[in-house]
Amino acid sequence: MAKLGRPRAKGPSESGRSTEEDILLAAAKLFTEIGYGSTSTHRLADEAGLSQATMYHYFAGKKDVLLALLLETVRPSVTFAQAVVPRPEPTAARIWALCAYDARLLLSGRHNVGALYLVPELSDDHFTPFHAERKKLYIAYRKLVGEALGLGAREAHPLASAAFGLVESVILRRRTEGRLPQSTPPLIADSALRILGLDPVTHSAGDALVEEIGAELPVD
Amino acid sequence: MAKLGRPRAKGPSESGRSTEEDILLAAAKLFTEIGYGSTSTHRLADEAGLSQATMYHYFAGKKDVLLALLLETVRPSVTFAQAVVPRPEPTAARIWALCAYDARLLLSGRHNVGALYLVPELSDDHFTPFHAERKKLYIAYRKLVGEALGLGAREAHPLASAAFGLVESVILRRRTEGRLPQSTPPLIADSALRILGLDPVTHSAGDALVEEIGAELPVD
DNA sequence: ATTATCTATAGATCTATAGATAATGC
DNA sequence: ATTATCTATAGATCTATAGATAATGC
Repeated sequence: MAKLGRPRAKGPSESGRSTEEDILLAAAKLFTEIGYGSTSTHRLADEAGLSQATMYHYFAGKKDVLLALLLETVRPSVTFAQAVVPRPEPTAARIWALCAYDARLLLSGRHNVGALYLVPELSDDHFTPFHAERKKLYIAYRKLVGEALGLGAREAHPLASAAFGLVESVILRRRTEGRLPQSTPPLIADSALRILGLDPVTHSAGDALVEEIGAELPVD
Repeated sequence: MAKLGRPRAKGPSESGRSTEEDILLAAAKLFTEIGYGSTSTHRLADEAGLSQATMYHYFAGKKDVLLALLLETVRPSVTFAQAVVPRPEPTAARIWALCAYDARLLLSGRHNVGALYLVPELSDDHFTPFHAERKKLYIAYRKLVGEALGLGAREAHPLASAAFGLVESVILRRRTEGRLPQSTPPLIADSALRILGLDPVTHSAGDALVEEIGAELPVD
């Protein structure tokens, strides 16, 4: 299974990942650590183990790398959210599971990729596919909150938005506090229910639901 | 009261602000709209109505501009926080006031300057003065939460941190949702009390406290 | 022949400094 | 004389493309 094409000058990728994945991983590191705008294509390619020009074989530019990274980052949340909405469990349990899952996801991984949601360059039209995905996620929150409180989408909005914000606040906290304890996701999920005025869900029941839905999801 | 020094090529600042303030306002706009790393010193000076070189008369570089902007942004919160901690009102009311004040501040102003807290470049040692200020703010939250729950700093931490995160989540929300309604700060303050398991405070009482402390603060 | 990579580079910035200049102040 | 600004520019990037090259596949 030797590789096609001219070999890399710096030696082959030892990671076993594809070149595209090498680039995305390098982007996750550099965009979060030194900033999107401050990362040059040269530095990015270098981190991925390639020459600068090679990057253009895979992506039309830095913007495309960021878009691909964002879509990859948000996809698991959207998949989980769309799986949890139609489940038969009590609404509070489903909200708990969604919040805990999302918080855990945002706290996982070597790099704080959620922080890229704040990159100002995302206002560019180029990133509408990402915003569309993220909106699907938010809509799931709003649906569940509306269901729990017996409200329509419009009325549910302020509280759904507060709960969604609470979950995503782990992005800010990870940035300033560094590694957060493993107890954070369930605490965030508990807090979300409190904000909504819902009765608590036991952690064992909530975790069981997270695991059950997680197990059903396609791995990729 | 004519001005000292060579006149600006693009005509005098009509804002009545000092040149330093013109630069900081331009920085608030550009750093939040096109990104810190993507803003060149040329573009920054241009937005402020100056030639690029003139900026170096006031700041040693872009980093210093960002630091000054961050310090200016966080100062009112710290001042309010340190004023609210020793007040005689019930702890829940003081927590409510602090949360509502901070949320309102983060939602005020033309530019979402709170978003700059996420700029990756802040890891640089150059920004320790800012982190020190922000820590004072966090310590006030922790103090009040500890007081309310009868806990020491260590035990209070997870919930204090969650409440602090909830307040700052308006930064993310302003970024994705745009202008948030005026009802957001009191709703955030109510939610913070719920997370902490404290009894609610009436908005009129909470607002009165915010106003009272606000009135005592130095204007600057 | 196809592919993934490379090297080289043109042209466009971008930063930071040197030194000139157009005001006011004394 | 002092000040705030300017113009000009050296040297360092940085982006995107052109074209060469070192593999495998047929």
